[in-house]
Order: sequence, then structure tokens, then C-alpha cells
Amino acid sequence: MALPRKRSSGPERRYHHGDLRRALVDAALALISEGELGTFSLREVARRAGVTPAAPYHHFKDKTALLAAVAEQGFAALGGRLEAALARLPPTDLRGRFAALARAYLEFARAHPAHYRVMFLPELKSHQEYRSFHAAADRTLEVLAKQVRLAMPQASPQGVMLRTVLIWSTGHGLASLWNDGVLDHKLALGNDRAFLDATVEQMATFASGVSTSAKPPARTSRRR
Amino acid sequence: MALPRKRSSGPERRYHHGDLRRALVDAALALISEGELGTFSLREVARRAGVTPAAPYHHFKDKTALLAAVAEQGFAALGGRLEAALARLPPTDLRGRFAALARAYLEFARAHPAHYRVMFLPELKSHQEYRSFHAAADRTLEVLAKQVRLAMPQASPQGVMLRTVLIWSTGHGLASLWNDGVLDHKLALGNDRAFLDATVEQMATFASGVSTSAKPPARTSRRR
DNA sequence: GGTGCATCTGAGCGGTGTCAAGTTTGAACC
DNA sequence: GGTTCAAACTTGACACCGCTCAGATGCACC
Repeated sequence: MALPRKRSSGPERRYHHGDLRRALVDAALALISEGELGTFSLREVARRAGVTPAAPYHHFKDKTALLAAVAEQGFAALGGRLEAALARLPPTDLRGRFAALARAYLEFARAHPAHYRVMFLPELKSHQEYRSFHAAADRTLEVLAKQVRLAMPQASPQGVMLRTVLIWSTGHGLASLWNDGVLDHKLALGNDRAFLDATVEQMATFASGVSTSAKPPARTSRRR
Repeated sequence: MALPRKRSSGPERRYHHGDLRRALVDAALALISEGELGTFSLREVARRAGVTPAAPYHHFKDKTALLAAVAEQGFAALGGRLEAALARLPPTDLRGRFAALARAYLEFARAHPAHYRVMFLPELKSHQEYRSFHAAADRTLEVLAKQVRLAMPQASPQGVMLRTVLIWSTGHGLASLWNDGVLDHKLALGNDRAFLDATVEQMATFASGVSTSAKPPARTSRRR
């Protein structure tokens, strides 16, 4: 190399990076958030971190391991959004709380489609490795589970779990279909907002319990 | 190569393959069904079809285009399963019909996880290309939409569409989470069957309409 | 029998994930 | 302060990938 070390200013560009691990995750996050998953490559991440393609392997076993870290961060962020959405609502308003959760969840997924997708990569299946990733996912799901528990006070743990998974499925399915463009030609252009409102409404009704809701069920048919 | 043309028996291995397009789709399907999506490569598909890596490009613009064909076939197959599941049930038993749809859908997704995943690849977003793929997907969704229409006779088209998408989301989300192993450690080992039964039950209740179902809502808590 | 044209091959470009071996570095110990 | 050593990073390479393009091939039609 002509210029052996570009140490123009500050402590950057040492041989030992300092905190390459964090830098890699950050670069990966940035790269993912600006394109789709297809354009994501370990080499490009290394390039952005100003480092050789082989360097990441001292911090991550794998490309997948790096993605697991990114996914973990995603679940942490999502969990934060969900908690924040609940914080503004009285504990008694269960229906409102479910609506807020649904809205926050969908908005997150819509705002960060590629990041959201990474959070559900099938490569992260293995529960042995990626423990902390799975822990983060569980923590996030627990935010929802807690509300479900409140809504079904006399249900068994299995009942709560089942209900929680189903609600989550609805949100996840909706987010996925939406992000994957499957719904694009089913929504009139520009009324994404209306669609979000309507789905949040329905999800809240579903989630807050069949019994608690006294609203007329034919509501959707009268919606414009 | 030592042996220039292995023409041992039958009309196989001509220079002009005959129906390479179909052979490629079949090989891709086989390759996908035996591994995960990560191991899928166009070159391997070509190898299995007994053809040079460049050959597929005369039949498919792209690797994505081949996957679109595979995905289209997946939606066709799924649609067939759904129709078959309905055929055995009287038109009046709406709840039973939704249950049958849910069961057939989930069983298909569970039986062919990789193929199912291909059907929702984000690369297939573009509605311009891959028209016939999107048409197949729409046809399959229509099987569900028809039932929803019957269940909500006085609802507007938007209302029906919204409800349809929500039900579909629940099924798709559940299938995805399940296939991606996110639920693995939430289900006691071996009771997949029970979980399937319970979710099908709940989905049918949700889908068949808030009003039609007279079952006690606390049912899940008494299950075990 | 000759010819046109879709089909397939061969060779190759740039990019990727991953690894083994060597080099640089900070820190811990005497 | 000098030595030692393990961790952090680089170099160089391998095998594979998607994709392109010039040319060989052989079916269908005249």
C-alpha cells in the first residue's frame, strides 16, 4: 500500500480497531436499512467498517451470526417501541392498549422492512447458538403476553400462550404480507393510513377478547 | 470431457432438451424441498437438469424468474388443497369450512416450508413482471375471500377484503413463525398436533364471524 | 438438401463466504 | 523498561455464485 496508515485525525484507523464488533453491527444495520436483504454482503459491511473481508470472522463465527446480532438489536428496538406505546395509556383501557401495541408493531415493521425481515430469518432457527437473540425475541413477545394475561385472568398459561401467539401471528402476518408487497394491488393507492387504522381496530377487537368487546361486529362493513 | 454424451437409453440427453423449462422448475422444486433456501443455486438446478449453467437463461430472465415459476406452482398447489378441503363439507357449515381452510393451509405450509417461503419472497414484489405468479396468488386468496363473503353477506367489498386479509395474515403469520422456528421452544415437544388443533379452532372462530359463533369464549383456558 | 433460428455450450468476469497462515499490536508480567 | 503472548487484523487463496456473450448445434421448415 502507498499510504500505510491513514491516521489523519483522532484515534480512528488503528490496527486494532477498538470496537470493531459494534462498528460491524452498526454498518450492517445501516446497509440493511438502505437496501433490501439481497444487497447485503459481509464484504460490504467490512468495507464500510474500513476493514478487510476476513476481519469480521474474529468477532462473528459467520455471516449469520452477524445477522443474529442485527436481529437481536431489532427485537430490542421493537420492544422499546411497544413499551413506549403502552406507557401513555391507563392500565384499565385494555382495548386501547392492544390497539396501541398493534399500531406500534405495524409501524415499526413498515418503517424498517429489511430490518424486520432479518429478525425472522430462518437461519436463526437453531436455539443452541444465538441464545441472546432468542432471549431478546422472547422479551419482546412478553410485552404482548403480559397484556393478554390481563385480558384473560382466568385462562391457563397454555391458553394465554396460544392467544398470544395467535395475536402475534396476525400482526406478523400482516406486516410480512404488507412488506412483501402482496397487498399492494389490493389497497387503493395512498390509503395505507386508512388500512392501518382499520386493521389496528380489528386486531384490538380480536385481542381484547371476544367477551369484553360490546361493539357491533358489522362495523367494518359500514366503514366507507 | 471423457464421455461426450451419455445417451445410454431413451430419448434423454439430446442437445435440445425438449422441455428444459419444465425440467428446470421440477429440479428447482426438488432442490428446494430437500433443503433450505440458502442452499438453492441456479447452477445446482442446471446441474440437476443435466445442463450448462448458462442454459437456464434462455428460459428465465433471472434466478428470480425461476423462483417466481416455482412460487406460482406453489400457489396453484395450495389453492388445490384448499378447494379439496372445502369439497367435503356442506356449504352451510361456515365455521367448519373455515376450520378446514385453516387446517389445510397450515398443513401445506408445514409440509413444504421452503416452498412456502419461496411463495412470499420479497423479490417477487414487482407487479409488472411475474404477472402470472400474482394471478395465481390472487386465485388462491379468492378461495378464502369467497367464504368470507358468504360469512358477511351485508358487508362492503372493502369490508370483505379487510377481513380476508386479516384472516390470511393470521394463517400466514402462524405458518411463518412456526416454520421459522420462532415457536419451537414455546411448544412442548410432540404436541404440534394439539397446537394445530387449537389454532385451527381459534382461527375458525375468528373467521366465521364474531356474531355467528355461540361457543363460550373461554374455551381455550379449559383445553388440556 | 439447404437454411434460419431457437437452444445449448464454453469460457470468463466480477462478486461472494470462508479459511489458513502470517503480521501487528496492546497489555500483562518480570 | 524489556519480553512475552494472545488477540486483532491482513494477505492471499479457494470454491462457488449470478450473469454475459460469442460460437457450436440441431430441429423445423422451405
